Amino acid sequence: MDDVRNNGVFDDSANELANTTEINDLMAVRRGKLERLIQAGERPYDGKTVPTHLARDVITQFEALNGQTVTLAGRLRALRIHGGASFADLHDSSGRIQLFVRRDNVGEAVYESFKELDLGDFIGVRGTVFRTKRGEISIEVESYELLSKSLRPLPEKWHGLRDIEQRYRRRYLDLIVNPESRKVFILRSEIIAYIRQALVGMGFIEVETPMLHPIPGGANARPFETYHNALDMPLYMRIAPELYLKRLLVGGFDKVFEIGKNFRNEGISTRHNPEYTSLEAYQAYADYHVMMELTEKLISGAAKEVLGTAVIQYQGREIDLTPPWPRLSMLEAIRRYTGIDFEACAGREVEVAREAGVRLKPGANAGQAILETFEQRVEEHLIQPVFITDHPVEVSPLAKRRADNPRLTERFEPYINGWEIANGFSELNDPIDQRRRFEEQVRAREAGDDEAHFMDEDFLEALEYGMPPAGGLGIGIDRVVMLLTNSPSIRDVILFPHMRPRA
RNA sequence: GAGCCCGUAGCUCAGCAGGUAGAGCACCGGACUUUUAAUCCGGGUGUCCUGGGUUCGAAUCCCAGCGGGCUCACCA
Repeated sequence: MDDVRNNGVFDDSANELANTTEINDLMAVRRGKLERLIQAGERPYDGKTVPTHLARDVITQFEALNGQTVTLAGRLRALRIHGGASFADLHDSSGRIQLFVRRDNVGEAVYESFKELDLGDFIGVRGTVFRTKRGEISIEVESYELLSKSLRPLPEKWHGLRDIEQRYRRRYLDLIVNPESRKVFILRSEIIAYIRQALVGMGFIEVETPMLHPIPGGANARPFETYHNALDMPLYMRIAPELYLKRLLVGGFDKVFEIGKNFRNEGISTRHNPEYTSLEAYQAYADYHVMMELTEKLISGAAKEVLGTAVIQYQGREIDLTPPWPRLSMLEAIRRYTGIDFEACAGREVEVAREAGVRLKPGANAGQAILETFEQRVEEHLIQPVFITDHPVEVSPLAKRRADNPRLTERFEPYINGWEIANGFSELNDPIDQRRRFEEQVRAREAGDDEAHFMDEDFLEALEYGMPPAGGLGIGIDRVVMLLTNSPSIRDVILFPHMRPRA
């Protein structure tokens, strides 16, 4: 395989690219260098250097390494060529280190070839750690090896890659030249790692449930449809893992969680991507109060873990994530921000909402009127963390009813910066009531609500075997990452956000 | 899906009262043996997003399309 690859594919691929890609002068120069290297017997993609140190090691352990021989590998990002002694910047995953190459040390031939390198080439270098006259810790190169020839010029080092479209489409370039973008994804990784470790530390087990669902469930959303050929049946990309995780409660796992993608066939915006990452966690013998505590603990804990503080800055706004977060019922929140008292006008909710100018779908019920009023009039005010609780039962088909008011549920949604960050409730474990709720959803669907839930007999059957009382929680991980990384768009925290294909 | 804005060199951006397309970095040639956005001398490398239209003449004005951003709608 390797032999086949090395015996002439360079020519083929060069021809291919020449035929299929527009080659500008800058690329032609690099291709010319590549050709000359190959003619000279070099193998520009076969370097074998294995680094002994990272750039950061050399800086942080300078006292110990001074005068020692080290081997590093990375991408060449700057070249300052002088007469007989040149400098270069080598970047690896840990950072930058300066190289110093002197003709008298490496010899005429090596020196000349070094000067022929292009910015973007991957090289391995062996040399001695020292400090320059100007005080910069550097590597005095004894030998170097080309590891991978770069055929395209990188974006400019000083301004980076500003074009938002290019940053998303060619994320690798964004990561190379924009350190702040790189930082966002490192933080994202740390946030998710923290959440995972925290849950495991609390005795949760991590599980994986299907992404392909015969019946999409667990949320109000339009699914992506697909098809399984061998089974000859339609399948849906999951809109939520909820119903499978609850089957695991039935199965005797008391604390489970899943971190993974959900897919929703809906609009794209600065806060919505068709596929996004959620955490869902379920705990038996717990209720929504317990899950609220878990929520504020995980989010504030993540902030403290990765930022060192629970007080964050988001787009010029200070947000204090320190628990406990206030609890505020949805009806009370509406009363506070709009003056509308739905409890005082029970039975006339739809009418009252419409009179207040709230946009409602035709055929909306009381619960939808209340929810719409909240979303259209209250949400935007909820900047500091707050748990909105006690949602109407009509819009919470999987949540347990309040014992003291069966029209409301033991549900919560934390809001931060006006965004719904999570959603949780005491899980409905009464199979009779669950069946009624599904039937209600089916009626809504038949009446034209294409986001209403489907009847899920398989899930009901599981509930009929008995599901322990449990609290459930879903957190929109991307939005948490946006908040903690001060990112204005969800696309800034997703490595490859969805884009239309290039024309 | 609607409204507003954007699309010029590899990158970052000027140019838009219509008159031969510019700068910085990058790149190419030369000088330079401790520079660091190295410096100095010389060189502009382009499908001005695409397609029509107006005009003697369009990067510039008009129309349509494509792609992107923001706001709104739906949603998390």
